[in-house]
Amino acid sequence: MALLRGHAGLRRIVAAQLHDAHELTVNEYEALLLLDEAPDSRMRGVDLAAGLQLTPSGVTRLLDGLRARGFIERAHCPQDGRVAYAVLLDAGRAKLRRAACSHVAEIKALLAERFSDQELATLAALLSRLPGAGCSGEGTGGSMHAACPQRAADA
Amino acid sequence: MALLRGHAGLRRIVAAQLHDAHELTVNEYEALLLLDEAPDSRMRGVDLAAGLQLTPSGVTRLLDGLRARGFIERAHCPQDGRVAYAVLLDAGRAKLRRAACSHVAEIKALLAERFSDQELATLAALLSRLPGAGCSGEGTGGSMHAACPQRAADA
DNA sequence: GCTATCTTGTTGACCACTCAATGATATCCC
DNA sequence: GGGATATCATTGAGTGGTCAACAAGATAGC
Repeated sequence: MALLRGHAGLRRIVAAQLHDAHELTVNEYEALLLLDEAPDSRMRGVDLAAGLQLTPSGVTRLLDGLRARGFIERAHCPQDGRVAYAVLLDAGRAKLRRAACSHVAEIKALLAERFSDQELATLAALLSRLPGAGCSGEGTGGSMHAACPQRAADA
Repeated sequence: MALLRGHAGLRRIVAAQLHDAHELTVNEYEALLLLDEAPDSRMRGVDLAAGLQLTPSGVTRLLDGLRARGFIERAHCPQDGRVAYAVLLDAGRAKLRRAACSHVAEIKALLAERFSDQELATLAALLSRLPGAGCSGEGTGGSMHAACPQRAADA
């Protein structure tokens, strides 16, 4: 029951740290992460929306911001005129590398001061059963978000 | 790690249900809940802010909305001209009763379909260690948010 | 080939919240 | 008493997201 409230505080702290230190939203950070893991460092907006649990319009605005700051660029798909790829640029990758370092450290510190390793494992196992908990760790490889190699709906 | 993402989905679902069925925000719901549990059904804005993990301005706006709909009223504190109590009205209490029913059922259903009772207990025990996880269940009584009997800082 | 339907992305209006600044009142200390 | 400081609430501006409506392209049925 106190799940909602408890987590809100954690998210707030992490968001504040990420924002102050790197001028990034949590969703912006995770978007960069998803793009970095995706083949060709590019994803369709709709897949990004699924991965981030965001509405399409939310993705549009998020990508607007990332593009304005030079972290990504937009690319049209030659086979499908509707899709607009988001492509991770070098600047974006560099930003991600820098942010990931302190971001991961911050979270680890926050959790380590409250839980033992075993408790953390238990927690992770349980929480991964929640809806939309695609394991977005730091080095997975992106196994489940249909990362659009070249027009996935072509067959 | 996937903690953040996993929880976001849950919160979204609950928020949507609460909004569609009762025209209430999660924070509005919890504000009514806190007021209902508080002595005299009234709280100071600052205590509400602490309980809801919200900024003072957020509380002001939230209370504006609740007052406009007749769920609460504002009352001045005779001993301290700065504080503006939020007082739960009958309409607000009725709203809370109605919403609590389906809200609690919804959450229970969501969790029950994914976790066993024991897992839930484990989860709750762990998560209650997170910052700001004051156990805001359904019948606690409000033990820790300094519910302002009559001007708490008077002594 | 043409129309109907589905997908993808964008836009406008809005919402809940934040931060920074402000006003008003209380408290402390001399 | 009177000034410095702290506390409580509100306001204005800005942000990150939603929903509803829409435009444009892809697909399917016939």
